[in-house]
Amino acid sequence: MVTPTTKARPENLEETLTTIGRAVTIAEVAALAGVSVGTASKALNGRGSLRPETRQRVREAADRLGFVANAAARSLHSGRTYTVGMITTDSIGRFSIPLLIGAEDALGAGQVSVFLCDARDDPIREQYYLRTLLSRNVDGIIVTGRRTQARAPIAAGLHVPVVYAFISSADPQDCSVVPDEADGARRAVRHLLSTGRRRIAHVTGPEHHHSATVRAAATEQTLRGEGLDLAVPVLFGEWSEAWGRQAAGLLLAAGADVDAIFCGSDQIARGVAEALREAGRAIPGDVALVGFDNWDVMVDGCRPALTSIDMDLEGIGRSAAELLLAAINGDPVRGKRTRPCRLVPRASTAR
Amino acid sequence: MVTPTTKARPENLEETLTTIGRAVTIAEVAALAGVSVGTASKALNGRGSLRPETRQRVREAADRLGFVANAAARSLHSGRTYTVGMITTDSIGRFSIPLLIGAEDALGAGQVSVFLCDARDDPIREQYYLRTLLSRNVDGIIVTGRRTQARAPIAAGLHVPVVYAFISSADPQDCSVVPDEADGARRAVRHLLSTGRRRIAHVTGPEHHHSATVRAAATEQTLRGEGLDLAVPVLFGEWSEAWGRQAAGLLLAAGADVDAIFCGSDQIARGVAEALREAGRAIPGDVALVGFDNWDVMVDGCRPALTSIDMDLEGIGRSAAELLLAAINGDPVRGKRTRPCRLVPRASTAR
DNA sequence: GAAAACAAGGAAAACGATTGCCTTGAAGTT
DNA sequence: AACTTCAAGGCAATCGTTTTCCTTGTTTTC
Repeated sequence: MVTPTTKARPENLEETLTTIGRAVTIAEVAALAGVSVGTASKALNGRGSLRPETRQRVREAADRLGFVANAAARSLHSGRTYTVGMITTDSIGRFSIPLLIGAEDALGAGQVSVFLCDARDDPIREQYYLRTLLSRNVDGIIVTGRRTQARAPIAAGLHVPVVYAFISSADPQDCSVVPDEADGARRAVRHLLSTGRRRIAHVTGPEHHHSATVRAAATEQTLRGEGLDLAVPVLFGEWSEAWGRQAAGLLLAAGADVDAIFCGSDQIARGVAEALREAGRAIPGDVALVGFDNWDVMVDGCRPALTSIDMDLEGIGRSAAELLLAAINGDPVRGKRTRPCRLVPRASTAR
Repeated sequence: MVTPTTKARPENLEETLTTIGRAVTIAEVAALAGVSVGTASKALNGRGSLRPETRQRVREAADRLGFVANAAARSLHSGRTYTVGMITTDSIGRFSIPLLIGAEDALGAGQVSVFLCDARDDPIREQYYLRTLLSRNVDGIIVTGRRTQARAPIAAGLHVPVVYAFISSADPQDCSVVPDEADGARRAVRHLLSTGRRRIAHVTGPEHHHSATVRAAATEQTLRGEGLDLAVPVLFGEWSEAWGRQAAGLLLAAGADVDAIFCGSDQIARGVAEALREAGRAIPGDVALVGFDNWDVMVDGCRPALTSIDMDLEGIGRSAAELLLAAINGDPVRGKRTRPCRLVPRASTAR
């Protein structure tokens, strides 16, 4: 003969104290406090007109039971989920993380959680995730990723606010937050000029990549603004160390008279640095070097430590999240916002 | 005189076709198909007994309206949210990303979405996120991050399944999935031995770091199994290129007779490679080199390309997600699981 | 030809929290 | 004493979906 088992929901409410995470409902809190469900809700949300001691009694009951309101039930009623989706179009890479951290920062403070989706550069996956996010009734969506060009809008006629971060939407009516890459290039060039360099070369990524062309154009324009020209035409290649080494080799072989090289990425710069070292050129003595991205492992691993341009990805993520929150609250902002870059001087451009 | 405005929910259901994302309810689908709400639900979920053409009619109506079931309502009823949380205890770094991708992979196929939370090594933030996840009724939680030692369990008595990935829980009853780092070290050593090396050095990270000591111990043990010993005692330092360069300098200065160096990380290996090159030592001619992590930018940037140990982080993430799904479905697995590493041979150990 | 069996689909009760409306009793007003 | 006023808190509708139990007809069976 077994003793009769108790119900799943213990009569003795104290029992729930020992089980964290078991969904405690507001009905149990109300029962413990000796009030109705509605009253308990009002007490916990500071609404309605209740006696202070009643409010307090409910609060205590909630605390003792470890009550946390069921988000699904709440959102069913309010229509809001306090949830946003973040879709990275290309794989989650080095660029997405700071963006994510920045966004999480801005959203987390407002109690909004983030669904992360990695579309891996696959339009099918992207649409799949979009539907998933919509079915979860996210309050908003942040689209990010790296591309050679502005990307097509993720969908037309969405009734959920969307903000593009780092990458921009091809539709100028969409809200995008991107780094001002021309500004970054200008800062690099001005910095080199201010340290007395005049014969500057520019080694960068592929010509079909938007970032490469924008940075190159701004570089040339800034120099022309000072009555100067690039020491040699822009060297377009890839975003790799190998290309940096190769490009440096080309410059050396051509006997180019250069006292500074501005590179389109830290990886390229690091390749250039190695090749120059091995050719016996001193950095920054003979040639000053500036990179782009301010990627810690690259700028620190480089010898000497690499001066670089920081796009403040975290700031972009934060900014995008703030704009998204504004849109959710009925204050949509349209158009592309650019954010300035920052120069981080290190030994590679010391006087 | 204005014409009377139509209601927000158009009488003419076709209108909704033009507005994606506006929450279409199953009631609207049912109305368009000319059935009751319950019937519509059964039709879409393949339950109940319905005439095939009715089922079809409902499906078409749902398609035309772009109906996607409200996840909150569904989860309210089922008690499941098809959602899991992923908490990275240290910042989202290089290690978390492949883990995340792997986990997302295993979960996404099962239609489960991931809430990503970055606790930034702050216990307060961690508990805050834990509460948030619980209030959202996640079906499970993956805890990840890098630490010098096994970490304390995130909470006791949780009724939500938890799986630790990459990092392990100090409680042996918890479910953890970690790389078999000793296996990785063994593979590295055996590979070096198989290419004829006998005088092997080991340069690695800080001695208080669990990974460093485990790898070092396995290295020595494997050598002893072959009747050999390390050419010089383990060199403990930091996980940086600078330390790699410094350690190589020490070895060279001491005139150590070494024909292979196994490094505790790719960054260390790269530093070692640079220092050896500059000292005129050929890789792999004079000294063979093996790294650890198989981090693309490091192994590719290194000259020559670096042989390395891959911990298969994506596989660990996938594995953790699968174990979590199993636990959610009532099949919990306890204890620590280790997963083998993989050697990726490249030029730095070519014969 | 009447009863039973069955297929098809409708009605309504969940799920948990919020909120507008209503009831109750006590205090204040004339 | 009878009325109004107000504080305090209960009741029930609501959100959108699923699911259980009914109610219909229709078909089979003896």
